[in-house]
Amino acid sequence: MGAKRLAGRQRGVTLADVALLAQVSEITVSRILRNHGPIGADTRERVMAAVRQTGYVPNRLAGGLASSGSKLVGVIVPSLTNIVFPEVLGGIRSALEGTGFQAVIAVSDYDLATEQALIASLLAWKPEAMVIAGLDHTEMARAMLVGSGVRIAEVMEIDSQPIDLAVGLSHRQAGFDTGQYLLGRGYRRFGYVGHDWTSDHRAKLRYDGLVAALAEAKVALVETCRFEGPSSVGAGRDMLAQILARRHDLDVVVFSNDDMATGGVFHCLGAGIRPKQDLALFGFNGLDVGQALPTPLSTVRSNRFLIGKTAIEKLLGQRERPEGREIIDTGYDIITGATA
Amino acid sequence: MGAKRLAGRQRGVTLADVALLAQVSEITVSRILRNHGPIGADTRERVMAAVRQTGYVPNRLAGGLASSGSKLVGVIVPSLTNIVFPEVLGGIRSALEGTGFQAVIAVSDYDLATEQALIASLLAWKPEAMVIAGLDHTEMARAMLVGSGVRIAEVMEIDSQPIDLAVGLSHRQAGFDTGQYLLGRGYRRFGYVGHDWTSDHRAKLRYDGLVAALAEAKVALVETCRFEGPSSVGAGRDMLAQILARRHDLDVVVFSNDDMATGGVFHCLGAGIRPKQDLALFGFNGLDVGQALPTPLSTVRSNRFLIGKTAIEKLLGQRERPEGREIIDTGYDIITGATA
DNA sequence: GGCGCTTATGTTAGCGCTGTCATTCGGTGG
DNA sequence: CCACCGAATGACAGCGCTAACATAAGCGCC
Repeated sequence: MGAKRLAGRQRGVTLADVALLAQVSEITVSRILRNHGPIGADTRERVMAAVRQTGYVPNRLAGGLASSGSKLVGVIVPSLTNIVFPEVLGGIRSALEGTGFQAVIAVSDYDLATEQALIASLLAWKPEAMVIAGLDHTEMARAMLVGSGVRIAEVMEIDSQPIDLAVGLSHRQAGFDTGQYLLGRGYRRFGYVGHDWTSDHRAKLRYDGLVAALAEAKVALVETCRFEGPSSVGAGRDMLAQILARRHDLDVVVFSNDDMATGGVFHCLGAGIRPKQDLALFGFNGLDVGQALPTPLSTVRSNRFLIGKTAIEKLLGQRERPEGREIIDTGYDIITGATA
Repeated sequence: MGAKRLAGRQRGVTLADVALLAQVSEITVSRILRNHGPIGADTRERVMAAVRQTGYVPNRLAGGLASSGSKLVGVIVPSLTNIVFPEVLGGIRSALEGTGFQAVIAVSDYDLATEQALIASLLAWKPEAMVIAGLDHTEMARAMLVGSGVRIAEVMEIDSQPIDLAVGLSHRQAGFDTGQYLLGRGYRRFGYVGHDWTSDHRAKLRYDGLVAALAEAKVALVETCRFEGPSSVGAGRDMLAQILARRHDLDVVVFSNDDMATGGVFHCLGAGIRPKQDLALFGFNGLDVGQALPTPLSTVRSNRFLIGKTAIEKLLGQRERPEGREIIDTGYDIITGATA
């Protein structure tokens, strides 16, 4: 009949309340809620009714403590406003779907000290695995990760040795291939427009690879321009204007990523410079914006979704940390586009 | 001297281990780690040394259970790839900084059933507050939220009644003001390009407001075109092409948001249509991309960061759920731009 | 010199679950 | 007819921590 309104005041419904109402023991309720062990059909019915009636919500803190397993996966990314990381998270979510695991996302703001603090904070929740963007950590952070014993995937790059598992692509190689591609297309007077790489050191790796490719062909980078801040469309636009003011003879400009390159295209459109014909532009990432441009961006597609998905699949596939390290190359493709 | 390597094998270091090593009771260690209560300087020293030596990481599951307070704030957003939500999260993180609270982010994919499941899942972690995008939930979801007793902020929109606290802007009003603004500029032949609003019903509210403003001036929406899917730059570009193929006499097109509108600008640039002179374009959100365009987008700036920040500040300002509901309008500004 | 007060530390009981090891009960086969 | 089995359920201890209430010691003060 009428639900009792005053019941369950303040301190919530517990397993004991449900058990009492359903006339079974707590453990039976617990088993039913977790589909664990054999349960009589009528008992299950009765218990589920009691759960519904009381509006019982399990307490995962208690559950996790009792079973020493939280069903949590810690994830640390440097940013969420750089769209590549939400895309990695998309892959993670997709792989986590239906496993009963839940991701806990933390953002380090491209700061290793913050990252270290977040690692400590996340480990305190006893996650069953961790996914971290990048291979670069403080010594303390690395020690905590190693000491935790949980499986660790370091994602996005594979240019140095991971703690346990690395999933991503070689940014140095991508930069190198960019150089070779552009050289192959006949470009010789290279400019580079980048952003702050003390924080985004993968951008630096790509730059290094690019320079190495050019060096092999005895071609020098004519001019370089870096924005002291995070990458953005606006910064790319301004920096291209700046580099072009300094040098009029460039035939190609390589950008640190697609955001910057999109800004570059905007500058060209505003200044009456025809992409490719007058000046070639090249990005990195293969973002949707760049491909929707009137002149689709020539760029390198990194497989962000796949990176996240693969990392989780591998991690959950083997729960014990293995002896050796593993490195998975998710590769990349050069997109020819219309700007180079 | 040498640290014992074999110690602490498998099941981690606990408070008891640290206490033993530091020759104090567990509670003393606990107090020191939480800066709680008076502690002698030498004791603190000794304990901290023991913590360092053992590499102790507190178990928050146990801590939370014992103190029935997790220091967690649950956050549910429909998407992370739509940049506005990461921006809200930025505000949330900023307000959470230094409070000891941590946000747990979950993504509903614009699906109310998923949202309901996430609410159940997050409540199981006994968060001390919840932030949810939107006012629209399943009945069950609403019941769980109400029943939980925790403070709830529903963010982004304030067009209907919240459970506890709403922080955002009136999308209907924003749409209305958009209409009035454009009418004031002399536009009379309106087109609308949108995306799937069964999922994004705030876009629908803005549309309704727009239509209402036009109706007041006895102006009709000449043509409408909606993409059956999430908003994106590419979709905006294609849809504008499509609507222009159907009608050649439009003098302004209103887009469901800046992503779509940016795509619209791209189409214009590719098709030789001069924004504003030949066709006015109007967006919503005030994203950076739109403002970096050769012709900065005319749009409405919603204050996403402020929304997140304000929600958390209010929530943590008063931990008990108050009697009445509160609605905070973070407002918006019309950005004149160069496209309308 | 005993009262109250502050500072520093300890003891005791759980928080709400789940792992482990019973226990009960109706078949089953030798 | 009884040892034996599997299916269904329960009793109990304890996960690792912290709130709440002691306890102990030092200090000023009338």
